[in-house]
Amino acid sequence: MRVSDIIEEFIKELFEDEEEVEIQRNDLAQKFNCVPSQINYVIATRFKPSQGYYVESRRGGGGHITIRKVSNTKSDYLLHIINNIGNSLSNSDAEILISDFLSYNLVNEKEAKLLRVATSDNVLDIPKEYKDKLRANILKNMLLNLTD
Amino acid sequence: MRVSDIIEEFIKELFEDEEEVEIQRNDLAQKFNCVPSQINYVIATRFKPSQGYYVESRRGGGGHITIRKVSNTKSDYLLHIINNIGNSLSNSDAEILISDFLSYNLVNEKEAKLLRVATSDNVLDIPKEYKDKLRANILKNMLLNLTD
DNA sequence: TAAGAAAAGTCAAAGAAAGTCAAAAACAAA
DNA sequence: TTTGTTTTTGACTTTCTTTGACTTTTCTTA
Repeated sequence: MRVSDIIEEFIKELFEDEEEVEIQRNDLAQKFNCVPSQINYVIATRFKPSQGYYVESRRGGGGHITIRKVSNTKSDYLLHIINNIGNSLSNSDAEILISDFLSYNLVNEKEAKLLRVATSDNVLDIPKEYKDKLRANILKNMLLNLTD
Repeated sequence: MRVSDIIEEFIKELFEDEEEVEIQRNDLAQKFNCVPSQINYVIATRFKPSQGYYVESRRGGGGHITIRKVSNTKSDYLLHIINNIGNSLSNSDAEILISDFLSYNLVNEKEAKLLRVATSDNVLDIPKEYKDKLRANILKNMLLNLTD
């Protein structure tokens, strides 16, 4: 069995009843006798939004990596959407999606507004080759965080 | 947990209902077993104007540091923050801001989460020369939509 | 009023994490 | 066996925190 799989499994066990898990990259690497960047690899490949995980981290002294599991109690639908967004999304497609959410009552007005703002073409003021990819990423991650 | 975080928390507790707090650098440093200049570090990173605080101090015998919270009404506070964000914002500054909003009840848990996600370094997966500028833009625009 | 003591301020170096990226290795499929 | 994909590795980078030596300002007191 690959080291990456073992690490993946280990992290998943940490979730037990927790829905949030905090690890330290160097500690884990040491524990599994691998280079620290392998932890990044595991996270990048096994704890993606499309797998229902949300990751944040902090460098420097006392730094750490936090992985949150999205409870899928509420919405399989949302997860389904997330899985179908792919890695690029146009402004108008995003708008359509968001108004669908609203009409299905998956989000309230205010949340919908926030989604719209954070994915809007005007706000995403970066070169267009990055836009649609970024928009997809933002929307997926935000949705992930609405599912509970 | 980092010493800096503990000190930050301690100072924030001092605010209770007060809108102004006075500390003595050396005393605090002693209390938390750190060098005095760490207090400056905490203040510089966690009590900036852009975070809604205003700091004055006095050296010499009986010297002290006064931290004032510039909070009026909720939407004034938000507007103040928005105006002070500037056009570039680091991930950690954003996080600090957002947790402040939460603790002042300017946003609820869910909204805070959305703000955090939409501004997080991991989600903003674009070349770093665009990141901080984009983050500032996203956050300001989202906040603008929370002011009513 | 001058000297010394009692604060706070500054700044850069060292330390402690995590992140990136591409090369090498291992594995799988054709 | 060749080709493509996934995993492993490591050198280098970036971010954040801690520390300490030195400076500046203000107060006290002889």
